[in-house]
Amino acid sequence: MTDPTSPPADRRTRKRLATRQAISLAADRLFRARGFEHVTVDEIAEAADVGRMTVFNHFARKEDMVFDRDEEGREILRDALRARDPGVSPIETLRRRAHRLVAEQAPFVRFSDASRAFVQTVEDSETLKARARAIRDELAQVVTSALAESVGRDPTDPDAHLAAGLLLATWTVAFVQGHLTFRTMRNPETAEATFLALVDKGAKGAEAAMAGTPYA
Amino acid sequence: MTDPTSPPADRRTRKRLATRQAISLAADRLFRARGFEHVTVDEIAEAADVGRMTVFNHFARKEDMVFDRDEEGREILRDALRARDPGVSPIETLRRRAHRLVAEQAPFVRFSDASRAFVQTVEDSETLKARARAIRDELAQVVTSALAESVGRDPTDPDAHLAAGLLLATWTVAFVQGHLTFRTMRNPETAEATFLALVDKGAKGAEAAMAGTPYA
DNA sequence: GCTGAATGTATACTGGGTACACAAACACAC
DNA sequence: GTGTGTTTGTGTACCCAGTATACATTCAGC
Repeated sequence: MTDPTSPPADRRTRKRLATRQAISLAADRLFRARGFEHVTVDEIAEAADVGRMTVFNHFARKEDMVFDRDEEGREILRDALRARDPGVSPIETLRRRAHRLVAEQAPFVRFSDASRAFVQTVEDSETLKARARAIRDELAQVVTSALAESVGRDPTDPDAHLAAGLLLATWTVAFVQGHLTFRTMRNPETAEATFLALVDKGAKGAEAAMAGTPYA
Repeated sequence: MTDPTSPPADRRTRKRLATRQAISLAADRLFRARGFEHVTVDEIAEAADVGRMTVFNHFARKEDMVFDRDEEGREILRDALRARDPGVSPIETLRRRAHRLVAEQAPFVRFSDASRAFVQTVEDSETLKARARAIRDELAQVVTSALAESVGRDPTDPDAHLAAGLLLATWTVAFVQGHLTFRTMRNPETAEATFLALVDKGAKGAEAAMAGTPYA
């Protein structure tokens, strides 16, 4: 049995992933040390000991070296709604998943010094903030489709768009406020409490907004 | 009495505004004809008969030639909450203002062929969409501060952030869906109805989310 | 080994944005 | 009028992300 997380037997693929990781590690180290905006792609290539074009081979944009796990977030949201209990509303389903993610210490809702540094890196760069906003919009689109599908409506349903917009707004604010709380309190539990309290409030609002629709 | 909208007496200022408008007009014409991404700043400078640096003198970024009225939007939001009737909740106050803006045919919520073309230009450009998202975040910040101030809370109040996030999400979705409706129906009244219906739903949700706080 | 596809790389280019230095136009004083 | 300091316009030179392209290398599969 091969561990699915171990390098694949294929040598070409192994080398490819090694190169990618070398670039990612070099970039991370440089970004942390000097900040995203003050590192050039040439320097990353130099530090990773590859050619400049190789960097763009693995990461289409410089920002992708920071946000290289956004697909996981999309998958979490899709997965949460895929096999939903029909007795529980889609909005409530997502609220419970948020609680479960916190309980499971999932990477995206873990409040630690590492995540604090990550958030700080993003906060310090206009380019990274722009990318974060774009990812947020992509997530909203995913939630819109998943919501509509889970109740058998068309993915262009305006109510699905509104519900997804309200939920994404909620999670974004909860995420940011959770990290602000962690920064001042230095206490993961307090940060989680802030995060979940806001998620619950937002879910309550979304349920009320969607009253009379299948989403609530 | 000098009309405040007429050119100021100061010749220097008059010339400055004339140059700015020449650039803005030239840019608008080129963007509409070929799309934002397929026009270079050099071409705009050429068309406006000014130097390249002069363009950047008036518009810090290329996108600013498209979004040159974002300050008005901020002012509308600040103004709506500034002298609020204490008997009406801040969220309800903003909901009513949205209705009033539609009734007054305010530029930001008017559904016409011109606005349709504008929305299309933005939709076709990743750069412009990124700027639109950034402006949305700036508006959320304005609403956060205005909300907190209108109820005498600190501008860092997490509830204010959540309320503002919910409202901005609502208006964004309503704006987009309103324009989608206009594109298919070619009827401003139907588009306005879509817009206002979503604004009302979102407001209802925001009130529910903020139950027990001064914002609702 | 042969062959074709991935992968890595150098070179050259496009275009937005910045730094800086300088010239012209102008308001305001005298 | 004549200076004088400031605003505005402008050219030059630069930085850096991102693209196109052509070429070399490495590997998998036959």
